[in-house]
Amino acid sequence: MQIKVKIEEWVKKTLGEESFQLVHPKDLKNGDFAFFSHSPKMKNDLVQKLEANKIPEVEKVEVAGPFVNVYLSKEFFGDSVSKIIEEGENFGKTDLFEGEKVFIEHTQQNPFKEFHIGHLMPNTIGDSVARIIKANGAEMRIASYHGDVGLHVAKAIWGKMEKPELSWGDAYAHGAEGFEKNKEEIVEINKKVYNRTDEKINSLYDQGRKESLENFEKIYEKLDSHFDFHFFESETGELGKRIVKENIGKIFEESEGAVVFRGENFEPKTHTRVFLNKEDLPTYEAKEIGLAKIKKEKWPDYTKSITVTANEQDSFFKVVEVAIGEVFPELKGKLKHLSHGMLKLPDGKMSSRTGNIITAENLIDQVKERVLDKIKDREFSDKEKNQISEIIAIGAIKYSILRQAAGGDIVFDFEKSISFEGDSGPYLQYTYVRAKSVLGKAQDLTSFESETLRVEDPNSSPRFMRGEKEERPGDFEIQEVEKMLYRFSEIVKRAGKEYAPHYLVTYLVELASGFNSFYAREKIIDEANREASAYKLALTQAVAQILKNGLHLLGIKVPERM
RNA sequence: GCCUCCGUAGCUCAAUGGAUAGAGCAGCGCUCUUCUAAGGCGUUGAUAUGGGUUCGAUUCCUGUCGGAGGCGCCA
Repeated sequence: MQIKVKIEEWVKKTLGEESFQLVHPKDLKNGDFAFFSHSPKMKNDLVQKLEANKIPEVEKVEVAGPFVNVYLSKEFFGDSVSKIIEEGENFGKTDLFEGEKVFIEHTQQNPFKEFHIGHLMPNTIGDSVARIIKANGAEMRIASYHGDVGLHVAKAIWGKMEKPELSWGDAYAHGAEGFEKNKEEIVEINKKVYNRTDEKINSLYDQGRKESLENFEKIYEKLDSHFDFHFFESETGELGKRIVKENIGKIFEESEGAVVFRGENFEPKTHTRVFLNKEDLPTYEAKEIGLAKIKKEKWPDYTKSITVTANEQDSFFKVVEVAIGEVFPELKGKLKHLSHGMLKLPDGKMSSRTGNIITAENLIDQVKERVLDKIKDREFSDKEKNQISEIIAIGAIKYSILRQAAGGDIVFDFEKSISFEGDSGPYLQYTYVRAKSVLGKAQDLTSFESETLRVEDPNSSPRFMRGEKEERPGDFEIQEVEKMLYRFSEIVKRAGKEYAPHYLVTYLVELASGFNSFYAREKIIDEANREASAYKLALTQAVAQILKNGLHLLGIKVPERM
């Protein structure tokens, strides 16, 4: 059981208080947990009661102004360090979503277009949210939904027919550029893509679609992002259209030649949107209905379906969710739209239509070059250098996306956005590598073999070996780390509850920063004081473990050396 | 015009209605005969604005100003 839950139950049981909010005080000197008490007069009584019924994890309870502060015991910290080491990669997992079956859909990448850096946002965020939800006990299925039909496809095919030497991405840009002047021709191609009556177009289409999807696979592999299902608009369109038609008069209605959903007439109230256009073709809205149906077939008893898209689709999803709930009442309340901001270049929004793009591949390579330059004098093999620089480059990029709350836009400035120092991916990776390096050295020293990582006796901690009042340099840094470590699973829980990876990012930076201060202050391997070293090494191992676990939840790998 | 989201330090971002609003970058000053200096230490610096609710508001309500996105046949 999480210590937070335990403390909550203990306070409730002891005081019979139902409503109080347990928080971590910002300042370490105010203890590990605190709650606000309304009645100043009663506070001393409360403290007496709590003191009298202390659980072993609690050291003391104090009143400070309007707050009651709870201090955890040294045994608790020692135990939690042991627990982290013992549980290893399982440490931090929670049961928040136990029994839930969660569908998550992200990275709706369109074939025939480039995977550019704008697509890194839904991919990085979606992948991390999926990992976090899974760590909170849910069963997950990850899906991607591709727009493999539509005008953009026709534009790309037209571009390719005009200039066969172009790549598909460039062919699309060329087609988009030539659209106004060649509208009829491109619209004609679009129809043929649907009805498959033209041999040449069929073959170009099949080839382009296959090539695109294969390229996506490569980049997903590189990004360590994996999908259980791929859905396509070519399959959701007809299905959605059929379902909409079946419900005309009940849920949908005809209006001005089109079929619409009157969001104003349903709860919660939204607005009208078109589901089938005048030409009787399904719009994006109808396709979502078809997609909902396909998801149900693939995984009939899912309990939640999350769709990650850019925030420009917020109002679209508000309506579509209501419509889907009407069509499939069993899905009501199970749909969740998670929106993220846009990635913009300093000179405006990125668009594959205008060719104003930086591909993800290109960005990774550029960042990788910089990392390679930084490690060129290290004694690693070329192969190792290549692997390390890729891990660091991708870590830096993902970090820059995950560090802030998902809703906000990111103005992407190459120089400023990808950082290797301070609040950055490489900072966390570096801290991990450093910790591992110390642990590696400890193992090499035979004299430490038996003591290494033994923490059965938390009294071996240097901060507990001192006399009662005596201050010792380094105590503060050790406490700072100890007091952060056990909170990891609380953060995982909160990140899961709010679908917000950035809580994890903030936490990991604080932990790393605490560890780095400790590292600078304390000699971890100290042959003159082996007992204390054992505890400090254990602390180091716990930090490394949590950094690794936490970064994994962000979809960021850790190198063993850098 | 209507709807949604946003406004925190020079810049990029945090902050569960709670204690002295945290980081990083940039700036300034230190710190590698010691476990990786992609590090550490110190220092300067912020809640757009007027009301309201509350014991307590960056957070909730409301007015103003400023920004982004969306608003029937694109996705």
